[in-house]
Amino acid sequence: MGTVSKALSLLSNFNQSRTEIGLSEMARLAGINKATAYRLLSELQESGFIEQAGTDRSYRLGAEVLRLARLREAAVPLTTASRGILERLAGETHETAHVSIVRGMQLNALAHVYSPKHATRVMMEDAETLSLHATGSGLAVLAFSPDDFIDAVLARPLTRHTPDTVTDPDAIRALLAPIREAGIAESVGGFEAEVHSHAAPVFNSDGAPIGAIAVAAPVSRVTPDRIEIIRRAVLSGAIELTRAIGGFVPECFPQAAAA
Amino acid sequence: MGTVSKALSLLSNFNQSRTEIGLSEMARLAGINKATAYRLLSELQESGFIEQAGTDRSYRLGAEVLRLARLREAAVPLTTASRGILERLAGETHETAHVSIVRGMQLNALAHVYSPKHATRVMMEDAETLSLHATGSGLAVLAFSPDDFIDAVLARPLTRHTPDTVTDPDAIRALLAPIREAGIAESVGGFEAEVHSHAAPVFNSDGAPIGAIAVAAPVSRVTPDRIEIIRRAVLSGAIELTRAIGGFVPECFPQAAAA
DNA sequence: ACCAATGGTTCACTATATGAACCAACTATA
DNA sequence: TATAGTTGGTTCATATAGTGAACCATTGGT
Repeated sequence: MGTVSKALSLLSNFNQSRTEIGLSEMARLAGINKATAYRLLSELQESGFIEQAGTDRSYRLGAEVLRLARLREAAVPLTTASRGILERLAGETHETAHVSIVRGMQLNALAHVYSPKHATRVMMEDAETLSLHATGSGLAVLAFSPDDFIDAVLARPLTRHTPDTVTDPDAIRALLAPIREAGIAESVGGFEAEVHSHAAPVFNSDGAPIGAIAVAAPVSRVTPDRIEIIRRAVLSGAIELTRAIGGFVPECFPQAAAA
Repeated sequence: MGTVSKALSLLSNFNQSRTEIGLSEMARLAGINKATAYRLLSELQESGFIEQAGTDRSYRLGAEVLRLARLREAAVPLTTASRGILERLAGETHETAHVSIVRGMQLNALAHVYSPKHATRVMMEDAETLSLHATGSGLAVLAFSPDDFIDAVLARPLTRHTPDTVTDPDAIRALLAPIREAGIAESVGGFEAEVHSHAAPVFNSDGAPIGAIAVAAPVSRVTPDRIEIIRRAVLSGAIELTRAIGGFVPECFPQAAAA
């Protein structure tokens, strides 16, 4: 493994519940020698990607990632474009709307908007990692991905997040054809119990899916009349977001709303 | 130079007007061999920090920086905390309010809010690089920095951004004592002509300045009565932002507004 | 048609990275 | 209070990865 990849993989150890990590713990998490971890962390620190904090000198992400995020957004205004569309979806459906982005063989939650209508809502977490096989968003992405990507994803161990999570590769493959037909993926309790989500893929300028936009609701609120509202909102949201970022909706995608 | 630092320095070549860079151009900008650039870029790409775009296969920042920015924000909610305070400042002063963060020996613009009150306003750019010696924000940071940091900054070539930019190290040092007294730095046309800015430092939990909050206005609008409003707003904004991020205002800082 | 640029690749040679062992300081436990 | 175990951090003989001149196919400009 290249040195650069090794250093950057250290950054993957941070998450919402682990925003600060000490040197020894980082070495353990990364499976490398403490001296090696120290040197890699020092270079990341010199470059502004991490900094040391607190009296115990633990490490956390540095401000440089904020700057690069802004420059990334200047190139591909995904977060900016998502904000308005998610607000519209949350408004129309009265449920949680969110966007996630493919990263390797998983999804990363990018943005979410809650509806203020209900006291209970499906909660999202910034930068949360979602499964491709176990979420509506993931299935939406897989349905429009090349076969070799689908094969690679399904060849890996598939986590059973809930008793309802489908983990049989053939059963997952069978789910994909109807999703291609409808443009919409549904997942009921696949990632979190009692959560029913609808998702549609977002495409890049090559017509490849780069993520998905979704509405997630408690199962009890997803009645037949509401489903139709959610599907229409998600489908138009996906097309709108694809176009907002200069993406291209492939011809195989069923377009329920034209621009 | 370490390999990791070299790779990460490639990311510094992206800016608001250069969001996509080809392989050969990146090698030239970085002063390294094209084969080396290719290998480093490949590792950055595998890690999600950059991606290739368009028919010419040029590189741009990848989505991973968005995810890390969110995790950084979870650890140090600087952008989130800044938003409300900047809106208040822009509302009270009817001018552009902004926050910037120290990165090495320069400042990076983090967030800004425009006032809708005037047809003309001081424009800011996301992730813009500002000078420590030539901006109100920079001087605010320097005034409360350790002597060795001040010496290191002033030992480097100081860019004359406008005819009004002060570039004599001794003259700049002389500016710092009154700033320490008042807690506020002013800069008139030091970085951009016709722009008058007031800034105050933002501190971390060790009481060290990590950036500054500022109000920038066209010189013609900064009348004596408005100056007082701006100074008070900037000072209270700096203290509020310091506290919002768990920072500590050092005792040497003149506190115009207590929490 | 020719030239210059691009993105991308190869491999003998060179530079950097590694990690076992060590240190001082701190914390937990008996 | 003494001991053991943990922390962040460091060293340097050894091992591994990185380098870049030269090359390739393709594309674009003249």
